[in-house]
Amino acid sequence: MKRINSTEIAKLAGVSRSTVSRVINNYPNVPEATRERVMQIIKENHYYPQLSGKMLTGQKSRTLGLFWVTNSTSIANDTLSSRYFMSIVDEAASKNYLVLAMIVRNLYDPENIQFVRRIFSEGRIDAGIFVGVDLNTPVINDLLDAGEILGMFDYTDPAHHPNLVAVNFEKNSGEKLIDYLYDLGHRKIAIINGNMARLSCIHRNESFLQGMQKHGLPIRNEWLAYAGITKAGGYNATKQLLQDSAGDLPTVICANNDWAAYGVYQALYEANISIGDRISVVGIDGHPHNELAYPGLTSVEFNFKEMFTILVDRVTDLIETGQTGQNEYYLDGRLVIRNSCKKLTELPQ
Amino acid sequence: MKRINSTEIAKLAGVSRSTVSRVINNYPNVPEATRERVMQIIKENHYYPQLSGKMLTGQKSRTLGLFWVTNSTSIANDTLSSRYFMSIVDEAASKNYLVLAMIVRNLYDPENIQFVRRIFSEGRIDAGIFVGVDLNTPVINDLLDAGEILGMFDYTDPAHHPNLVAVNFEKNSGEKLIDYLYDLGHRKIAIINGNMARLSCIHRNESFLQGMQKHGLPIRNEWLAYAGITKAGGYNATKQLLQDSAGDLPTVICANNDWAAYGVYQALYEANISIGDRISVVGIDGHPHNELAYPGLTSVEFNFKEMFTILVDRVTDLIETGQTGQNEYYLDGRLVIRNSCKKLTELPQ
DNA sequence: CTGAAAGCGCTTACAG
DNA sequence: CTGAAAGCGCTTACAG
Repeated sequence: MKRINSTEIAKLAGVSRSTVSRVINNYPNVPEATRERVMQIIKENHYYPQLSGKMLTGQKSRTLGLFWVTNSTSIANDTLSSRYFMSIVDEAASKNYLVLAMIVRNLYDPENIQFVRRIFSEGRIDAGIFVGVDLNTPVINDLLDAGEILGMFDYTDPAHHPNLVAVNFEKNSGEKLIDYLYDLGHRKIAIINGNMARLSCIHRNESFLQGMQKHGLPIRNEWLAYAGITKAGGYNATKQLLQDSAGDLPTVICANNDWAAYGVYQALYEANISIGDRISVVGIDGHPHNELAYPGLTSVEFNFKEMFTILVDRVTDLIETGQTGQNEYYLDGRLVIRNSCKKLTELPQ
Repeated sequence: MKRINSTEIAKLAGVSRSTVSRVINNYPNVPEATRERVMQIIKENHYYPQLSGKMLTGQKSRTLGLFWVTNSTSIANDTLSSRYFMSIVDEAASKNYLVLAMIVRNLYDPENIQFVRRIFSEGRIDAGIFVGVDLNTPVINDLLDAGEILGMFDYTDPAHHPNLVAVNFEKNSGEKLIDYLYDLGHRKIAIINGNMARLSCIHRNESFLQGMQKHGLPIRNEWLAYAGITKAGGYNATKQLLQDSAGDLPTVICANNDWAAYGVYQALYEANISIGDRISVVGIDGHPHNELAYPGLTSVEFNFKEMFTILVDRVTDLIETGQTGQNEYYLDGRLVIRNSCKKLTELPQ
């Protein structure tokens, strides 16, 4: 496809390429009459400067790379944050940025790493937004060391690279839930952790344990499980848990995340244990399905749209000003009470 | 960010830039020893040629623009096809293409049109994939006339532009459903159409009517509604329909699409009409929720992943070879029977 | 087999 | 106010 270029526009408008460029880039030193004449020709010919030409003169691509790290084959069904894809594209658009969307299966695999580095090095993007990254992933540090600008969702950087910004979940969601459950009279509390390579999962776990300690509740080994952030993980962990503690079941199972909580639901259904009545369940995240589930899932819920909006805004700040006010944000969650937890009228033991 | 360029690589390897370029682009006329030495330097320095430089010499960007046309604010919840976003990115990646994802609210709005034209003209993308476009949208023709390569989902081009490829739904889904319902004994059939500006909706409507005619069933005005492809549309249409035909309700409501069918469900719930038992419901599309709905929704279902895979493949064919075997594909749907339709033991009237 | 040179489409000092 | 020229990072005939 041969496209019209600035030389032809210049010819048509009877000016030089310099002037065409000045008009396009809104330089002040162009008389109104000239500007209008040139603009007219530009409009008529649907002329937009080629990005490659502009970039070679040092302009930015105004493109954000969105790296979705997941080994799932169906992003729409399996990662909650993918539902907020549109928030990212919309917020970027409002700042006049485009989004190059990529899926990365394994950030430890050499080919995948090379792919990511290539995208940055080719100059396709001004910054990268990463979702689903384990803590201390080497390529992230390499990119930062190479001077790239990175926006991370649920991540912390011990080295405090100045061009990293992270938007994270509050640290104390677990404790919020334990407090609530304690008030309901629960004392026999089981905890299903998520993927402990993720910042949020570590915090949630610590916070659960802290809540237990605060209320003087013992943490029993057979009531402490490690699943993933998937439904299957929660399902398997619960089956194991029910088996291991058959003689002395907990009165509540705290899932580290809503997806795992749905797995807990499934295992309880199958074991014919009434959710809420016999074993209460809680989650964390704020999955849109929480409301539709039966019974509705009590969860500490986050405003993902807001989180991604902040992330995009701070990343574009970094691109444009080289600095951001704050490098790590921790956003508050809100305890949303539904029907998955019942009050214990008589305290066990 | 200052990146290493081919001049520096050339210097480090003791060759000219030409040779560096030959190595990178796998030219045959480079001795193995030279090739290895240069590759070594390239690897060590994580060098990848700048895209802008390459493009200026006529290379392609190897990027597909994905234009999701929707006025919804939540793509993940509201457009079924957005769930298959990952299929597009994955299939593109397998062909070594990237995906620039964009959301377009209104393809008739001058600003939006300008945006779309800019993306193409800037040379950011080699082709555009459009989802959610009304038939005869002017900008689509303009792009085709300008020589752009377009991949359309659910669209037909009367002008048969050679560089358009479309992947569509089969035309006869409506008739399939009517046949099935007729066999169950249904004679009083209501039809809720979707957005009649869309190819699939037109075909489904025609096919419903054809099925009715084939079986000699009358099409009653009060049982024929026009909704959109949203839950709200189906809901409102059903409420109206129940009101207008209170004295003589249909025994089945055919929704043009699954989203609308969920709206039908809601309206029937609210009216305390048992789905299946008193009024059967069918949809078309194959929404993942169909199985989870209560009762499960009988629907003609499509393999969206396959459809998008074909679309991406044909578009990359067009980019690379300038031709595609076929310009419009119509993919078969499969009648999936669940519990939303009951057999009528005694035929009404 | 390999380097010097031209050229892609821009922007931006520079000179006037 | 405006044009000619340099330069960004590549690739590709061209010449040797």
